[in-house]
Amino acid sequence: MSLVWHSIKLPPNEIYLDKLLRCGQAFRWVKNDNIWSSTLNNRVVFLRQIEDQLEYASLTSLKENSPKVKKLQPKLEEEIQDDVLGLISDYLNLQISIVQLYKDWASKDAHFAKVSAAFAGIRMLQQDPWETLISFICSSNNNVKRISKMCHALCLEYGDFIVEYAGTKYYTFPTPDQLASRASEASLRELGFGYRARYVYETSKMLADDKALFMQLHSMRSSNFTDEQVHEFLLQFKGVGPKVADCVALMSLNRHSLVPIDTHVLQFARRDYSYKFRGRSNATLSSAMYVDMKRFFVEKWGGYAGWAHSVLFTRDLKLE
DNA sequence: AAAGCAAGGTATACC
DNA sequence: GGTATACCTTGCTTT
Repeated sequence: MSLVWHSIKLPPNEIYLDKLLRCGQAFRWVKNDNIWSSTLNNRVVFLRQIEDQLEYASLTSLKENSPKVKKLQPKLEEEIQDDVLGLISDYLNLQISIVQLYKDWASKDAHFAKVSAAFAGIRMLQQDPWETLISFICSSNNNVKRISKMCHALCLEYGDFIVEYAGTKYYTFPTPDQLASRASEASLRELGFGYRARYVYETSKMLADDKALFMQLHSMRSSNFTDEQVHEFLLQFKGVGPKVADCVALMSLNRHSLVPIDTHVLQFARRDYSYKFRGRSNATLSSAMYVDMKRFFVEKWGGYAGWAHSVLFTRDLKLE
């Protein structure tokens, strides 16, 4: 089984995989032999960059690629590849150019102008809302390494096997039904989820038991809802507070201006922007201060403040 | 080698 | 409205 590569012309300052796929937006991308891979829906996606080319390939289960299906629909293979391009374009948000956004942020913000050059190509992914919700419930008081480990464990234990390639077995991210029926709080604790086991299980159960709620979660991408409505909607899930709600809204529900305030943002707001809340430097982050700091960055960066935040967040992570 | 500590916070109990 | 505390685990840093 060999990969069939396709190419998109896209310079590294529009997308830089080596940082983007490790900067804590998504937790299931792995790099092997210079190729990044993960699964989207029930498909394995491979990505690599060579100069100005972003290349992609994909594999899926034999079931979908069966000779019977191919025979009935000769064009299927081509159509599948079109789908893959669409899938990847959506996931990577390729309809939005970040080069112009970087210039815009740099013109408004001297600090951004000074430090962003070394962090070019950090864009916002548009991920699956359900996976993003669970992933960021796992992120509380946690680190990227363990969050990744937990997300992989969910797929391995409760997802479906897709295909094996180059010695790696790929699994889907489990659906709410799968998680609610196959997992339990106890089994999740055994997998090392700690106190987040209950949150993950209860959120799965809520969405498995209420299909309308699951549909509603996905419908939150619609511009019919305000950022505030999306934020409030997400707070109903166990283990979701203001920060996680903003992450899910920004990274999976098109809420480009939301800036999730976490320990890193708190740090660089004070260190690099002399941010002070009502003239005082409070030690802990109150809800009033949370809201105020979000407003501070939206006023500074504008409608894509959440995207700008991701650049500085990546810088603060100190990858490598 | 053992202890200490921080890691993309949230829920809960109190004032 | 606002602030203090417990909470699981892991990997890295400090003794």
